[in-house]
Amino acid sequence: MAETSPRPPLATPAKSPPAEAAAHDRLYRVLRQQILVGELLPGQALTLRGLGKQFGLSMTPVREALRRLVAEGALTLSSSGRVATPELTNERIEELAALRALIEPELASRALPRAHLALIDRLSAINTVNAEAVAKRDAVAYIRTNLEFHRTLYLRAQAPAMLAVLETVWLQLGPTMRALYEKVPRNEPPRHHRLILAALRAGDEPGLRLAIRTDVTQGLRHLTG
Amino acid sequence: MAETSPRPPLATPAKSPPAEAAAHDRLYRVLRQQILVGELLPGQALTLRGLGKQFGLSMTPVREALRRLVAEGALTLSSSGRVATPELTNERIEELAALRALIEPELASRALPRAHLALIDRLSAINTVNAEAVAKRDAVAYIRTNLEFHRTLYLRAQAPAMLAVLETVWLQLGPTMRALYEKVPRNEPPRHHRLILAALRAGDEPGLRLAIRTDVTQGLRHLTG
DNA sequence: GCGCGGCATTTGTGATCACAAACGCGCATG
DNA sequence: CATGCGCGTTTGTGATCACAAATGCCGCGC
Repeated sequence: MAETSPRPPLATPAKSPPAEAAAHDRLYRVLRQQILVGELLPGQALTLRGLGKQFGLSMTPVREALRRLVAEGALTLSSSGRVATPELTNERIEELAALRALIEPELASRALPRAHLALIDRLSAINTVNAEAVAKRDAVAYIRTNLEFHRTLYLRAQAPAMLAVLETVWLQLGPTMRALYEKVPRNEPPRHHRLILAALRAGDEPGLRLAIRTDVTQGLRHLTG
Repeated sequence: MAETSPRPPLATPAKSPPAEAAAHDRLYRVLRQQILVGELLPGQALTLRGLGKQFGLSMTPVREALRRLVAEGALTLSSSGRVATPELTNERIEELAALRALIEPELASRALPRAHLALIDRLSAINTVNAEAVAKRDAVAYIRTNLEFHRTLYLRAQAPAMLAVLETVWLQLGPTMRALYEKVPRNEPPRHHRLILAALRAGDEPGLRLAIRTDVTQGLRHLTG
């Protein structure tokens, strides 16, 4: 089923001109994105041979990609070595939400001095697409544009290490966010994003911190209830 | 050459009764601890075959251990796939210090209600050992006991996810902390630890947050200067 | 004496195999 | 009809090999 080609004995077959990353790295990126935006539900199992067949790879690079995702908390490892998307307890969700509430206002604050109009316009555009996803009840598109909104802002903070840590938190929440949406579809576009944009325009740092914190904690409120 | 024994055709030979983790996991733990407490200086290179020979393993488990550490930021990956301990820029150090300053007061605050006398005594004892490390100019022992002091407190917060994120920050700073100590040996035992203990005893939450934050930021002040 | 080109070596990547443990499904039994 | 037990299958782990790229070192030429 996975054999799209007769599998010649070459080691790295599909090597065209363009810059091509290592196979394990490509697989890592694909899976990471899927988990991040909630394409996988919590508890979904992933097997080495299964993914290997699916992507035309042997077990070695698959194992590396999975190990990396496990290390980042994007996947969990059962005692027998099986990997699956995490099924978070309410306590863990609260912790991860608290981490978001700690880190994201700081990143927003650092981005504020560099947030000129072009950036705010981009954020506004992303927000529009996000509203469309809400209208279409498209969970994945909703999560993706929501994260894109935040990440676009935080990129301006010029703080790659903080952003990297934050993204591992997002990764851990990915499948759970999707499951949340399945249960309680958003009926309204993110109301707090408008507050964020207003605070950015006004250069209001305390207001921005508050708006971010509210947006983050309120989004995950339904879960712990 | 790595054959310390005639290598019988068994896959997992040394399997005695005791609970034994996978080989790649054991190697991961050893390296992680070494990096965490500063046994490795920044820029130190690690090779698959080198570590494999050193620990009597093939490349496969070594690769997994290294990949995991890279994913946690404990090691960096050069463009050609070489792994080495990170050489942090001042900006990155500042970011990681800021993350510590955000997360650690929160963990301390959550631990405060559960910090009874036995815990404070344990912390005090660790602090004593830490002072000895300072007297002996033992960089590794200093870093190890310092982290143990903080971790012992934070374990009481019952927040494993937050602690895990914090430890990845510590990991990234490990080699740099060691290098810092080489340049500027601590001439005094950690003065802020006494403030932390006092705030714990008094149940003074704002004072505890401040003491933790000060301890964290001041320890890394020498670097960014 | 200095720089540079080429080759031997080192090193990471991926495929494949052998093995043991875990899993699960079906059958036999009470 | 319910409940274990057992075996075939699936799955992770680690070793080994083939290969290509990067490294670095030595010697040749200027």
